[in-house]
Amino acid sequence: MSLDDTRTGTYFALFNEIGIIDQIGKTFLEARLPDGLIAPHFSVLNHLIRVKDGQTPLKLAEAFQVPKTTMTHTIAGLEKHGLVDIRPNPADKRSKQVWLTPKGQALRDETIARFIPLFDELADAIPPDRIAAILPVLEEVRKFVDDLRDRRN
Amino acid sequence: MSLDDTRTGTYFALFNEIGIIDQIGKTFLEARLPDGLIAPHFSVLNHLIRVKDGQTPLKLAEAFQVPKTTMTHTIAGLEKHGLVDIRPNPADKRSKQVWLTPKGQALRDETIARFIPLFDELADAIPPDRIAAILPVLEEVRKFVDDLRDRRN
DNA sequence: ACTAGTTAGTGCGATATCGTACTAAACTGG
DNA sequence: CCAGTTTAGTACGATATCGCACTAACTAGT
Repeated sequence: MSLDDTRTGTYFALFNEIGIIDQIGKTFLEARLPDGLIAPHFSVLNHLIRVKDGQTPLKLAEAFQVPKTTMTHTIAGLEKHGLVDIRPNPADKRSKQVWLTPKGQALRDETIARFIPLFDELADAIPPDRIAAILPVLEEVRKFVDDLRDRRN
Repeated sequence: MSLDDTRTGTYFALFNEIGIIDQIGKTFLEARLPDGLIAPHFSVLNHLIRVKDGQTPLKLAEAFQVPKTTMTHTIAGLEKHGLVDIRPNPADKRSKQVWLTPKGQALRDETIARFIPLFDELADAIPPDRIAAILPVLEEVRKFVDDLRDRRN
């Protein structure tokens, strides 16, 4: 059977571990967010800071590999909480731009700060350099599936 | 700012890569599933084969770190498609057991088979041994967050 | 064997996710 | 320019996810 094939088993094991870690990670994150905000809200805030703000909703949808309808909804939630401003895109009247508010900036920083105690514990068990060592491989995997997804899927 | 702290940045980068890979992985998986079935359905089927079937819904909810109401819903979907049987648990009248049907077995195998062409390509870019090399670290991370989640979160 | 507390599952309502179909704006080739 | 096509976003309906509250069954301590 296919999973007895070592190669298939290895790749499936990778996606399996990733799925569980992602699920628990979301739980941790949401425990550190105010009521009414969930993981995708934070992810977008964080992305706007890490990359840059003023991006269009479609760009964001692509960055997170979610349908654009989902991103519309997520952004609307952020706006409702005053964490982003949505402004018309001067370069394209069909389009919009998503800008961070100071409140959005602050919330992202506070949320990260709330992770410090957890990372203290994690650092004892698995030091950052061991994580840093596997990050390049994960990045390669991410890029590979990302490219593949654009072509077919 | 906190992300300029290397340690925090490294851990966040890990969860960031994992989030994106998981998202795309789900897309690939759902493209290989029949209409009406989504990633969680497959994950449960696969778990029942990898670990063992006859497990209770609560066990499954814990294994996937989802609320039990969510698992009830997922299992109901599997049953509706004839992929599992839900039977009373003889050892506990409150409880149930989830058993695979031959159809469920077959669907899981077919779905895995549909990944072979993708894995062929992936193997050219990132051979399985490089994945195997990082799996132990991911397992450690998974176990760590899993344990942590049980205590507080 | 009785009460108090815990556990397994479900019903229900709120919100999230996503596919389909639509509108308006932008692009493209002639 | 202008007709056909593509693109950005939204409206809407279907399903998924999840928290809360509830019932029935089990467990502990006495």
